Amino acid sequence: MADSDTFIPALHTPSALLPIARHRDALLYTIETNPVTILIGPTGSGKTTQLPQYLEQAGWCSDGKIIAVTQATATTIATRVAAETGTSLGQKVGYSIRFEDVTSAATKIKFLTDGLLLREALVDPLLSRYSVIMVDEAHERSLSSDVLLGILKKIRKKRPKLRIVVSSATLQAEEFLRFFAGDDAGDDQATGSIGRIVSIEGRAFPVDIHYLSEPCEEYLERAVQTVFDIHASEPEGDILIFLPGRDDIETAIEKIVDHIPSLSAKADKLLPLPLYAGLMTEQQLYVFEPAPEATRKVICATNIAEASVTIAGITHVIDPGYVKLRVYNPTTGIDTLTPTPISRASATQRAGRAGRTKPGKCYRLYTEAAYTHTMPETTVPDIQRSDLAPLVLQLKALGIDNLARFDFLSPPPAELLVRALELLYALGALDDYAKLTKPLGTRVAELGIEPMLAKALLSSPDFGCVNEMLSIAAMLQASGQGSGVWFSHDNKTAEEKARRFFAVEEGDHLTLLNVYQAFVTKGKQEAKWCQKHYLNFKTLSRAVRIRNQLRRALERFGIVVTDPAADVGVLKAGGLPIQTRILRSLTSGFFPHAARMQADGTFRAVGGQSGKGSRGEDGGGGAAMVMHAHPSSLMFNRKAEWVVFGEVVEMRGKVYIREVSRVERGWLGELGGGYYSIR
DNA sequence: GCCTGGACA
Repeated sequence: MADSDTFIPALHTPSALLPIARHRDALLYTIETNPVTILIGPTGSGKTTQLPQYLEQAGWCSDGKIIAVTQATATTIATRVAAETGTSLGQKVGYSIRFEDVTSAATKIKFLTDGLLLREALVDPLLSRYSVIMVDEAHERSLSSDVLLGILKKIRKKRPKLRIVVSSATLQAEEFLRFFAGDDAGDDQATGSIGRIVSIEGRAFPVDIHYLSEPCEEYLERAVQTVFDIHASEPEGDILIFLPGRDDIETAIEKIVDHIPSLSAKADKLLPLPLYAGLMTEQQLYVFEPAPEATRKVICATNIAEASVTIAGITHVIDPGYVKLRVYNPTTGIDTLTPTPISRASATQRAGRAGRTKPGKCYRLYTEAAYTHTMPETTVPDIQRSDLAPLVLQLKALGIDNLARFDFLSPPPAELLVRALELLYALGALDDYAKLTKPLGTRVAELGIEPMLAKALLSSPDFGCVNEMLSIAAMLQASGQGSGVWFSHDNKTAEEKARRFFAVEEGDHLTLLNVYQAFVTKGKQEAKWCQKHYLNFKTLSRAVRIRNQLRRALERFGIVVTDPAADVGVLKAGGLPIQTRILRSLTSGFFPHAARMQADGTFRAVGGQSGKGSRGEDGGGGAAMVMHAHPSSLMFNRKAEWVVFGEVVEMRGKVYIREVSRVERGWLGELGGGYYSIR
């Protein structure tokens, strides 16, 4: 990802001058003679853009096979490589991402996301179209790239001619090689014959690292002070501060603004700017614009600036040493989002951001002793701290039934796998032998949305609300990852008013449906209308596309999707109101996420049995966790009794539920498939 | 009284 340089075409170097050019022949020889090549190539080495071209020139596509490169920014890289080869995009060089397949019969080099390549393995288990598969930035250890490596290791045994290239940071290269080599009973001798590690130099400038001599308690205060110290004594060049989240960013900016009047009138100006995923696009673009004359930019960013987004002109990095990490607790089923000390690998990556255009400096707001002795070498990979239900589904769909024997790069804790299996069993997606049920389990896997939501959607024909559930599912899938349905705004009252405009008494799901229907009807699919209502145009457009994809999937399953029913609120002849039918359909998927409101307005989870004997209605006798409706939920300071919810997140010691809707107590027993003993 | 970051026929 670091190679993408998305917003700074001026930095592109003629390809012949890139460091990798020197290694061309050696690299091709290594790949020719080794099934697996681990490529250590830092930012700016040209590995992602050049290596696929070398391979193509060397004849790796001559027998009709093609080269795959998995990359998070497939679009950008493909565009650049197509330009370099002087061909138009989708011809020799193409890309494939979720909603766009820009490839053709002529395509020889295909950039795609690792998730998509995994999807292809469902249809073509040996990925036989490809002669070389390059897994780029594998050290980032995303769920899907970890699974992909496991699958590739299996495939390699059946396809000796396949070549695998794994690009990695220095720290993890040995681990990747050991993984591919360590076959039967950890045979270290095999390492040499399976693969090689090749290292190419980057194009980065040196970065001076400064540590604190004493640990500091107020990193925010200290970061702001450091900004002004730099500004007073260092030559021109922009500053990048890594902060854990949005509120820290906003506070930091306020503090900087407060201090600005203390600068002398003759001094250069300071321009603090925020950068995080939830910002509106236009606001995000400010950080890429050159600062005005005699002004120094101070970019206060989340981890988005560590690898995903590159900003030109940064010469000073301030690193307080924290990141917000999502960790799933398999015992409680709760995700926690906590500021956590970063790893040394992460610290190195952050420092490197100061040396992209000229020599730079990095100020670490921790001691060298902390760096050496207390910070972990690498971050715990996703696979060891996530809800694994989606992963289990995917592996089962690929025919890997014995998860205990699957070759994981880093095996997940058993509790995580057990929890995932229990949930999928409760939903009816797995049978007593932990095999995918037919048709439900295979369909849940194929939909590729989170399992509870998939179950709710697949149940919707029984309740006569397929159309509505399609829209709700699309809205839920489209939001998240920083891009919410609504924008948060400085003007809180206006924001609240905008939310209330679409509010539906029954809860967040019907409210989302309401927003979706308003967006697509009355010809309102436009940015202006969204702006007026504080809605995120990008998220809603995405929802429309996701809905189409889901609808096509349902049609493949033979589920009839009729034309959208009339407005919400219309009674179906002789049946229940549409709202009730939707809520019942939701309950049939989200029953494991049920809660009851207490007199004080907080919620308690309703304990399910999940194979361990039935529990009562209020959490099985134990002290149930106190949960709060998330402030973004409609149920925040509203009355309800029984509810289902989408997710639970713990932040700052408080547990929040999001996407909350009212249900009836009896439905949990009726639709919960025996999960609850309540009637 | 609020969500780190990616992504899926």
